Amino acid sequence: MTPRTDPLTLEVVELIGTVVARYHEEYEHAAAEHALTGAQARVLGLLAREPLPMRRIAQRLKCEPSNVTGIVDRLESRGLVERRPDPADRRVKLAAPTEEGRSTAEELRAALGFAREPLGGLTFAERTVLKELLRRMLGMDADDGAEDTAGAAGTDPGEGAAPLR
Amino acid sequence: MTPRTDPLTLEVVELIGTVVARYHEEYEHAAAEHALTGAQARVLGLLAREPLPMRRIAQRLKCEPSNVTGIVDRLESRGLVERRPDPADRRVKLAAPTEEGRSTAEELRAALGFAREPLGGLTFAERTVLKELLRRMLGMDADDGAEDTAGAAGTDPGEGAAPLR
DNA sequence: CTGAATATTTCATGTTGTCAAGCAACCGGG
DNA sequence: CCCGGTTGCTTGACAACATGAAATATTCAG
Repeated sequence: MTPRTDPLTLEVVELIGTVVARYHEEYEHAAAEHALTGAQARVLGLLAREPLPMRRIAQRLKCEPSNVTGIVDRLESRGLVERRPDPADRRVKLAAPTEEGRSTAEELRAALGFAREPLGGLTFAERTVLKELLRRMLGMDADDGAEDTAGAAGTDPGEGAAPLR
Repeated sequence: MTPRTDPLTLEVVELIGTVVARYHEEYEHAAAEHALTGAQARVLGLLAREPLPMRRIAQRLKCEPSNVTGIVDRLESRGLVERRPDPADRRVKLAAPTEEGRSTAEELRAALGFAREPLGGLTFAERTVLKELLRRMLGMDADDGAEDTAGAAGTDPGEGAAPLR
């Protein structure tokens, strides 16, 4: 059923591997610019959206909670994050970004040029197609609506939407 | 200039992040099945294609050579890899998979279902489109990818299939 | 109240990563 | 030939990340 040896499929798989590698590089580099490790940047990014209990962070990172303790410790010792008690459950500690942590997270997000940068080379229609293909690859079946084109790759100008680069 | 706020672009960026996360999960899981870490699996995968000097491995992994020493040490102690002298240069040690290492690498490659599995849901035409979009995203403008070994531009070939990290 | 389950931390241990220092081997002049 | 500079690999010290087991505090169900 699955075309394992299909050269086209293999090439796509290879390309995805390259995308993954590139993504990592960018991520680590952006983190390093702020003297953060990849893991620290990831946690800070999570908390910037919303404060979280330690165990939730562990779930997001897919690691043991005991690991998160250390990562948050380091962020806290730099004043980027603080632990607060959860009023609803005294066992729980909520990790939340400080003001400095929030701005660092924002700069970090902004620096994450990958995929935004090269995406500029694609037209609006192409980006739409890419979005759909990725969604299907990930098993998110196209449901959310706002569906128009799909399929029309060649028809150039997405102009109005976002020219860029 | 860059449409940072363009919702379509942001969604694609988000999707790519998800793809990266999924890829990692699959990779680590497949490695763990063989009691290997991600880094070990990556190195073994590299060597399965072709024995390499330590420094080349470091370049592919984008890390310091001293790090590679440890990783290869662990692979060697499990009998998956061996160090051989390079007849052309006695400073160099070539890391090469043993027979067992080769078969482990093969099983590992076969287990890497991600992106092949879900790609089955895409038609041939869709996969072709996806391939092209990814290539352009990566800045490989539509020439063929047949550059492989052949020490391309002197110092930093970097290209190819170096997944992760 | 008692006992099971949950949330976090601490400790021991192993892997990955960096950097600096060291050794062996190659190389290009003199 | 020898000599200094460079290259390839390893070693050592150290930090971060990751797991697992045990300890503590709190919640919750009976």
